[in-house]
Amino acid sequence: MNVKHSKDDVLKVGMELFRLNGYHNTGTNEILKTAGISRGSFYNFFKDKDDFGAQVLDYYGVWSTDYMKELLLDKRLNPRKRLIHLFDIFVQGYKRDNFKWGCLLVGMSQEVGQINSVLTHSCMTNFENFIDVFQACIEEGQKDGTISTMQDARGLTISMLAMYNGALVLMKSGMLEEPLLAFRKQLELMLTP
Amino acid sequence: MNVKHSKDDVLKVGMELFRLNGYHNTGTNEILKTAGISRGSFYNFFKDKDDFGAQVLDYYGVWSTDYMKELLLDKRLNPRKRLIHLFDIFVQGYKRDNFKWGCLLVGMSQEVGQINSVLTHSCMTNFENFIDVFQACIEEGQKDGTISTMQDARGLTISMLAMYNGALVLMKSGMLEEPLLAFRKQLELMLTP
DNA sequence: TCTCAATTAGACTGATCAATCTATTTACAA
DNA sequence: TTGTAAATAGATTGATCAGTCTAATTGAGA
Repeated sequence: MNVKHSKDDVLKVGMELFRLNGYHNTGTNEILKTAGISRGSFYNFFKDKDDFGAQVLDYYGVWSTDYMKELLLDKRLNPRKRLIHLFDIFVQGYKRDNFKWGCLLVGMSQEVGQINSVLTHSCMTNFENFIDVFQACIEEGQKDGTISTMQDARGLTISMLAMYNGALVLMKSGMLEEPLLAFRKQLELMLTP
Repeated sequence: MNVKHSKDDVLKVGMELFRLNGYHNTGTNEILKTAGISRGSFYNFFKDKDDFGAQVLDYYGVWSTDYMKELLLDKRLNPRKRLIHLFDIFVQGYKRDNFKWGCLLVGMSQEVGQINSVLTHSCMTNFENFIDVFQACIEEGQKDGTISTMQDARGLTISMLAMYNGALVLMKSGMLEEPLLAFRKQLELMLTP
C-alpha cells in the first residue's frame, strides 16, 4: 500500500500541468520534478511525450465522465435540474481555484497541429464521450418534458457544451467569472421548454 | 510599390501558422522560411517571439473586427439578421478551407500560461474588442425588438460568442461541420424574441 | 557621388528540449 | 538465500529552440 509514484500519479501531475500551462509549454523535466519520479521511470511507463499526452487525455476523460455520470444519473432531480446543478458545481469549482484551470480537451485540441497526431484523435474521442453522457440526460429530459425540444438532443447537447467550453476559454483569458455567469443564465433559457 | 517583405506580411504568416499549428508548436525558423525573410529582419521588426505573438494577436484582432463591423453595421438588414448573416459567412469560410483554421484568440489564450505573459493580456483585450462590436449590434436589436431581451445585451453577447468559440473548438478537434450547424440552429433560437 | 545610418543576411551561441543508455536497485519466484 | 527480470536513477546525447552578433547591403539625404 501507499505506492508513492504510481503511473496514475504521474498522469495526474501531467493533467494539472497541461491544464495550467499547456502541452508544449510543459517540459518533461517539470513533469518529472513535480511527480517526483526519474526519467527512467517515465520512459518505462510511456513510449514518448505524445503517448503520455494521450494517456493524460484519457485519464482526464475518465476522471471527468465518472463525476458527471454520478450527477447526471441522480434521479432525485429532473434532467434539466441535474444539468444545471452539475454546471453550478463546476462553476463553483473554477471559482474556488480562482479560475486558473482550463479544460484540458479544449486546450490540447487547439494546441496540437491537426495532421498526423495521436493527440488530435484522442481529443475528439474524449469529446464524443462527453457528448454521449450529456446527450443521454437531455434525451431523458426531452421525453419527460422538462427540457426544450426546439433543437434535437444531439444538437442541443453540442450547443450547450460548446457554450460551456467557450465560456471556459473566456474565463481563462482573464474575464474570470463573467462568462460563466452569462453561460449559466443562457443555459437555463436554452433548456427550459 | 510591391514591397515584398513588409512587416505585415510576416504578421500574416505568423497568424496563419499560429492558427494552424499553435504558438509553441511553431518555431521562428518556420516563420522565417514561410515569410521569406532573414533572422536579422525578424529581430529588427520584433523584440522577441512574445512581442511578435502579441502583434500577431492585434493584427488578427483588427483584421477580424474590421470585417465584422462591415457586416454588423449594414443597415439593410435588421440586427438579428445581420448577426446570423455574419456567422453564416464565417461558417462558409471555415467549410471552404476544410475546417482547418481555428480561432487565434481561443488557441493562444489556452496555450499560454496565465501568469506574467504579454500574450494573455493581449488575448483578453482582443476578446473585449470582439464583445464590444457584437454587443452594439445586439443592443440595437434589443431596442428595435428584433432580438430577445431574455438576457441583457452583454450577457447575451458573451453567451453567443462563447458558443461560437466552443463550436470552433469542437470543429477543429475533428467534428468538422456538425458543431457549427448546432451553433447555427441554437443561435437563431437564442436571438429570436 | 559620397556618407552614414538603417536594414538585412545568416553563421553562431547557449539553453532547453525529448529521448537514450548504462549502471544500479528493487521485487519476486524458485 | 539466490537468480533474474523489471523498475529506477540520472548522466548523456543530438536536435532544436529563441536570440545574438558581425559583416554585407541598401537607401536616403547632403
